[in-house]
Amino acid sequence: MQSIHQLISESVKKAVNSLYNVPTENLSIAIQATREEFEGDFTIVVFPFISHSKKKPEDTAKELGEFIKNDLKEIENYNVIKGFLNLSVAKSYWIEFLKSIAEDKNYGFTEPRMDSPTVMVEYSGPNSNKPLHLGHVRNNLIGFAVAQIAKAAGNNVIKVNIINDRGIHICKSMLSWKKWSGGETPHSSGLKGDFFVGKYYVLFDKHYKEELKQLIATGLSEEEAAKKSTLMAEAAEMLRSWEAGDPETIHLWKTMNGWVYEGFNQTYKAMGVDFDKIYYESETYLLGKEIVDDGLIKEVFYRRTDHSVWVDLTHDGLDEKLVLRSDGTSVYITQDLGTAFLRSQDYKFDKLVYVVANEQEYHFKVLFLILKKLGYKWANGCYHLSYGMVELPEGKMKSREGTVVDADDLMKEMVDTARDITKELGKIENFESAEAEELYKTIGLGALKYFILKVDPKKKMLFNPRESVDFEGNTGPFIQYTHARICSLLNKAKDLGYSAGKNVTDIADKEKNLIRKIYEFPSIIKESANTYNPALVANYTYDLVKEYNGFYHDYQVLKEENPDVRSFRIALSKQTGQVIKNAFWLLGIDVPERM
RNA sequence: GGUUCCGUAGCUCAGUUGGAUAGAGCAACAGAUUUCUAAUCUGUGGGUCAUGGGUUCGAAUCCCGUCGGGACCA
Repeated sequence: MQSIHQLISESVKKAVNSLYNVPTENLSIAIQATREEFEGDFTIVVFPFISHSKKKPEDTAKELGEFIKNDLKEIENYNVIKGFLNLSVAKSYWIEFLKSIAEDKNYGFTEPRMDSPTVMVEYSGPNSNKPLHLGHVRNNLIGFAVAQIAKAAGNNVIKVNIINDRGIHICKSMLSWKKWSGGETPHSSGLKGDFFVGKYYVLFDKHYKEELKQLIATGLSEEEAAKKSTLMAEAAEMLRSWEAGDPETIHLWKTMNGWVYEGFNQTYKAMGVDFDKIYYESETYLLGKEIVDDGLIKEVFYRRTDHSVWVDLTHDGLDEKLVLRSDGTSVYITQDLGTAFLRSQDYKFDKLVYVVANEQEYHFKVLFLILKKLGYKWANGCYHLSYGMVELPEGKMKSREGTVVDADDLMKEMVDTARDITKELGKIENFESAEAEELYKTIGLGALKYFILKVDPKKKMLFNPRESVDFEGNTGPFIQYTHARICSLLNKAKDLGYSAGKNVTDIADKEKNLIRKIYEFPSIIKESANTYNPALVANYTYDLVKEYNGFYHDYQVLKEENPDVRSFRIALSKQTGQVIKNAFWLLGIDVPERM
């Protein structure tokens, strides 16, 4: 079925061409939704045409309206207010439209083909020395949703993670464990692996600070003390022995990272996110050094007298940037060059989206620029999806002040809240206990995910752990509830032997508005995919649900006596439920059938 | 010092490539349930879109300055 947008757009062009003799080649027509207080479905702003028509806006609008009404059988009426031409779409169009999508469970989704673009989405990017926190939660949710939406927009999608598993920070945890654990393991202590290792990282810091304090007490400056620290020297020594491939060090490193990954996997599973491939920086940093060598040959980089390697980006409005230290060790960007290159070898991607917080904007500017200078064609497809930080009421999370919100704790609290509220409402007394637990998880995580995803990723957002996330109003559970209500309705319809037909010719405004909203879904997905903004899908779903609830309140479905009207409303409800489900699937949020 | 992002109701956020009288939720208050799930619906109050200029038929949106906040680069 041809979209009404396309029909209107073509008709306007035809009108402008035949009335005012204007070529339609580069004419872009803005079709917007008519505001609630005016009659009509879509509005054309005619101001851009008055230079061609040489007439008053009102007269121009009337001429266009008359032309379009005669041209399109789908437009049954129009009205003009100032320079705005409001078009009313025939209800028969909306009824036909609903009919055309009624059996489509994948409504809104475009199936990727073999030759569709390949989009790689990198997200999460944890360090292997501490558990995931609130910042990772936003990252993971955005990354997963962006991937889902890209898939639904018809791309082949590869989800990848990058784990920062090497460097001095890892060695600190390793040294700490070696010195003070007495051989304790996650298993023996009953601690989740990532928290276990995180504990030793913190312990290192504690001992290190202690050591500094003592050194400063002997009269040294802070700087001198840091240089004299034996703990730091030991950690540095451990890093050297790791780089040299010392078997004992490697073994410890593998063991401890293994514990951390076990913990991460539990968290990812609970969160409902996953990856097609995981990259480790330990596997790419050497490749990065090779790329630096290559860049020296290509004269993209240059070597200073102290043997450090740099790139001069001053002509691009940036600074000079270090890509390899004087002692030959790699910096962050060295590894990132290696990782990017390895990915281009592994997959022929058209787009590589990095989901990384906005504090690294400069870093990615530099990275992409270097990749381009090195002559990699795929570098043009690299994009930094720079999302804003999550802030607490007292500001940024700081591990030193113990304000870090752990991902595991947060999810648990949300599920607990969901359990409390659900029990209080007392609607699921006949649930099996496993079924009930599943529901609490669905609702609690739904609340958390929606809360985070409804905000534009680019913007920083505030998270107040004390005023935990709401379950009413513009929230995940509100939307889930609407879905559950629709399911309940459809079940009852089935029991009564009613089916979803559509033999109506006239429908109420609220019904039409609801179909119109459903009609928007595919274009929302495209927009959301193009702008890497899951919030568009989230806010759309909320609008849709509000529209449905208004309809649900005002009209009876099962008790409607006219069987045609009744079956139409069942069909309308069914399709609304399907869109809610599909939209939330894009966000990685489950919808319950009962709640 | 340089680069960059942001500033919309008491709070949290929407606001499509510039379009009509700037919208939701929360919080506050007032209502709706013999009726398909009230985690719902309806209504009321609440705004110098930080601020001053500019661009034009028209600016929360684009440009410049100022103030305030964040991030990054040395």
